[in-house]
Amino acid sequence: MLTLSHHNPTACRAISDVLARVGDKWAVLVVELLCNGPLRFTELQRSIGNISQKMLTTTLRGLERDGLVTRTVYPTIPPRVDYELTTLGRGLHEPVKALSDWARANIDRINDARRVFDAERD
Amino acid sequence: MLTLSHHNPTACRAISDVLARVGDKWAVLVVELLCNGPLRFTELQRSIGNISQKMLTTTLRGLERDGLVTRTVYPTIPPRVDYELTTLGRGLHEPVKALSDWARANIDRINDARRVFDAERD
DNA sequence: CCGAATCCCCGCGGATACTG
DNA sequence: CAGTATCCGCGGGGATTCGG
Repeated sequence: MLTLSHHNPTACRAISDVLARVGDKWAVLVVELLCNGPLRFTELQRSIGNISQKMLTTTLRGLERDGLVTRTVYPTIPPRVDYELTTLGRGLHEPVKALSDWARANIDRINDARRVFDAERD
Repeated sequence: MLTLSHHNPTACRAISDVLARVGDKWAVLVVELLCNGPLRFTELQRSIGNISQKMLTTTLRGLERDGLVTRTVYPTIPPRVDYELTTLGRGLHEPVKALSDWARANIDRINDARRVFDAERD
């Protein structure tokens, strides 16, 4: 079994985990949104637009579990819950931005390649 | 609907596509392997270890479609097919490496956070 | 307002068998 | 060797309902 870090199995699985998280569309959107400061559940949901409550909850739990996001409950009525990026979460944003910058810079080439490929495939 | 690039819907979807590709475990492994030069189908399959033919084919087709990998068929008997990273593919490797470097550097913190979270959750 | 719980569907991905 | 074709199980994720 090949590994990402010079054949270290444990590190490999760990890195795959992080990459999978970045590959998760919703998780990236949430991190991006929280960059400008904390938001509450409903604000996140409205901002994203078409995410189900279930998926937003699942995404936030995952980010919280990995120590990327903090969850703060205010025992008011009605209840209020704020989500905020941790230092770790803000650190993750940097390489993610590098990747999305690369995507923006090369998306035309990728789309061209797709058109050519699809055209040749009759 | 929120978008990643200052509310440009088209670019947003495109970036999500690229992130999804990076989130694809097999795709990243293949790109990593092809960094050292071209490989044929069976070499890739043996190197990765436990990937099915179906998934390797699907992964390679996807990478080829996006212009990240070239597919070269030698009409010999038995047939031989080489896969090689394009310039675009090699370019992708750089931000991906930045991300995996971040993962390696912070995996301990993430694992600690997970243990704490799982412990508190009885 | 912020979820947890339940039902349900569809597509990913493995296993297997067959071609050029 | 390098695929394609087919069947199939399981889990991701939407819709809906209920609780604190």
